Amino acid sequence: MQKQYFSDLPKHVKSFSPISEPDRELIDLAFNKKKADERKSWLGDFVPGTYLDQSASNISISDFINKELILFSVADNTRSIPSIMDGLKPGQRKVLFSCFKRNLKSEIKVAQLVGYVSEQSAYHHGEQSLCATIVNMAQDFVGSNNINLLLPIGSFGSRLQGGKDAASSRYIYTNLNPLTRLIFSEHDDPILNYLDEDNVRIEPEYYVPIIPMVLVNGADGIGTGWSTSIPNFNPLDVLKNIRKLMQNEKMDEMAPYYKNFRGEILRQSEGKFVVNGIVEQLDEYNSEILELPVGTWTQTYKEYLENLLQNGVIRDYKEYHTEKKVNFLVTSFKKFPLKISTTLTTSNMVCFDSEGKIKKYETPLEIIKEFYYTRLRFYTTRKEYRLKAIKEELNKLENKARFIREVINGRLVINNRPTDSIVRDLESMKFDRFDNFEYLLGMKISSLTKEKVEKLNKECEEKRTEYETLSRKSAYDLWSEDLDKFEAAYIKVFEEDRAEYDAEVSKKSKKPLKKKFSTQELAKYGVIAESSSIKKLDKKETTSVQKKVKSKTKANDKPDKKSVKVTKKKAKSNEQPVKKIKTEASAKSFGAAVESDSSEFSNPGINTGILIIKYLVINFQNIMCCFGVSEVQNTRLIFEILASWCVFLKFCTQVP
DNA sequence: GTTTCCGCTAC
DNA sequence: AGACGTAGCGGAAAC
Repeated sequence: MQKQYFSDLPKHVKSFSPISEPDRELIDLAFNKKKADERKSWLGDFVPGTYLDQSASNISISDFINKELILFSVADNTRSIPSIMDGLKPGQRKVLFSCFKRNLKSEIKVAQLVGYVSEQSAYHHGEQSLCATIVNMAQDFVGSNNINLLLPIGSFGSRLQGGKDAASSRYIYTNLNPLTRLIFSEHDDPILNYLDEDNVRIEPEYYVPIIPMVLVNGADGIGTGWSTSIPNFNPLDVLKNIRKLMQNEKMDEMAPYYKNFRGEILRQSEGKFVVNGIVEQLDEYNSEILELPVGTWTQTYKEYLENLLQNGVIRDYKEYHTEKKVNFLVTSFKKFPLKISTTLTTSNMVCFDSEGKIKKYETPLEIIKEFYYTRLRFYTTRKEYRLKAIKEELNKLENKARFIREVINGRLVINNRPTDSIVRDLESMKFDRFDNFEYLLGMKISSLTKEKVEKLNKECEEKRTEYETLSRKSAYDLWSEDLDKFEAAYIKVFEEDRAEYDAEVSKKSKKPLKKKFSTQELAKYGVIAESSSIKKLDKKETTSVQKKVKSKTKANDKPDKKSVKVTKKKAKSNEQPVKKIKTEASAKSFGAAVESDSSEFSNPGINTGILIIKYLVINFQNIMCCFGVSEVQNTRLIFEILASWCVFLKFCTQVP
């Protein structure tokens, strides 16, 4: 399809109408970094089903922005922001759907799962993204998931580097977490609203887990106009509040919670929490760091300590941590307050609600409430669906039982009679037809034995009981059963996991003897003679020391293993900016990108195209700089560059 | 007070 | 194959 599209490129190359004054404001609305809130309302007014007329050869800027660019922005949000019902983004949902569809029971290589997912769930994007999504869903180190829906079998990354240390998808395996099906119940599978892609049933609009998973594992996402940031909460807290709602009681306030985190999370103010690590002061000079705040990775903290060391703020530090355990020993010249706390906020919790509308939630309790009512309705639907299904099964069984009775007592004769005649008898005896009576006539002859007859009667009885039992249960009863079952399993897994962590943490590491400095040593380091000058390195000095360190590192050109993280520094405004276009990298990535694209747009290449346009607009000044133009006055030029993108595509398709 | 960085799905 | 660079938003850290 794409080949065909590009072979007829002249037909698809459009030119922009001359730019008008209102257009300038629209361009600003679309691209200005400071106008996220304006973009929120711009997107809010979007009418689904709006498309750019593809037959027109001339496109006005306003049509382009309001009918084409907005489609990209909407898609950007849907893929980046989760649903309040299952806490999943479409990519993650496709992964889960595919695992369920495959009835994943034994471990599978991540790279292989990626292939399966893109095939089964119409995933139209790059494999790298999907790999990262799967790895993310399976991570279980402190600060990642509270309940990882997939299992990490192999190196899925650790808190050393915040998961960036994961191995390649070729080397690692995954499987469904046994808890996953307890949360995403099989009984709900038939009542979900499945989406359709080219007449193939793919993942549902959203799953309906038994607790709001968006709070359990949190979420982070960046879209257009909107972004979201939801911290993790304790599944047991969430569960308890769901029960409270069922009892019509007031819910308890909740603070964020991270599995196996040993520090503390305290409410500082409305929607703001302080996250503290653990430092133990061993003696005047030595302190031991036993835990870092959530999201502060061990490697990052090491670099922070290294900086302090280089700047002469601390004397030494030693590391005894493992993948799971944080453990630094810091030796300072004096009591030095180590930075060991961060904050978490609940001020930007954005989700799509059950109606598919993007919405900001102020508190976790508001999220639970909204989840609750929709989920409750799904339990009612589940009950109705299940009753109907049991009734059908029972009906079939009863037909079979009656059929056998009639054969045995001779009122229905089968032996040596033509089928048509038997079928007429069956009709007059009012048997249900289902599959043209094959379910009756196709029964084994052994069904007529005493044992089988008794067994069939028993099955009928069981079905009747099942029907009766279920019809007496309320939606609340069904939900409670699910919650109880999950809670028991979760606590068991949780305790095992915690025991493993405790064992790891309490394992004695070979610590050096606590070191006390002799007077001579202190004098040697200048602590005694000039203690005041050391303990208060003022800002100026710190900076100069830092500079020194940096230049030294550069001069050596041989950074040792404990090298200081050299922060990227853009040229300052007073210096002549060194503007550079990474032409090769960009062209390469763009060239590759036009090959694939998602089908949610009217034309192939739109997703990529919009990204390129954004890139061009944002970096416009840079590009012109290469041609010796220092500043561009005419915004229209931007869109002429866009036109050259089309020429570029044409060029690509002409390469033999 | 301003700039940079982080997190994440996509290219 | 791996390393790198881009968009987009909000908030914290760094300058």
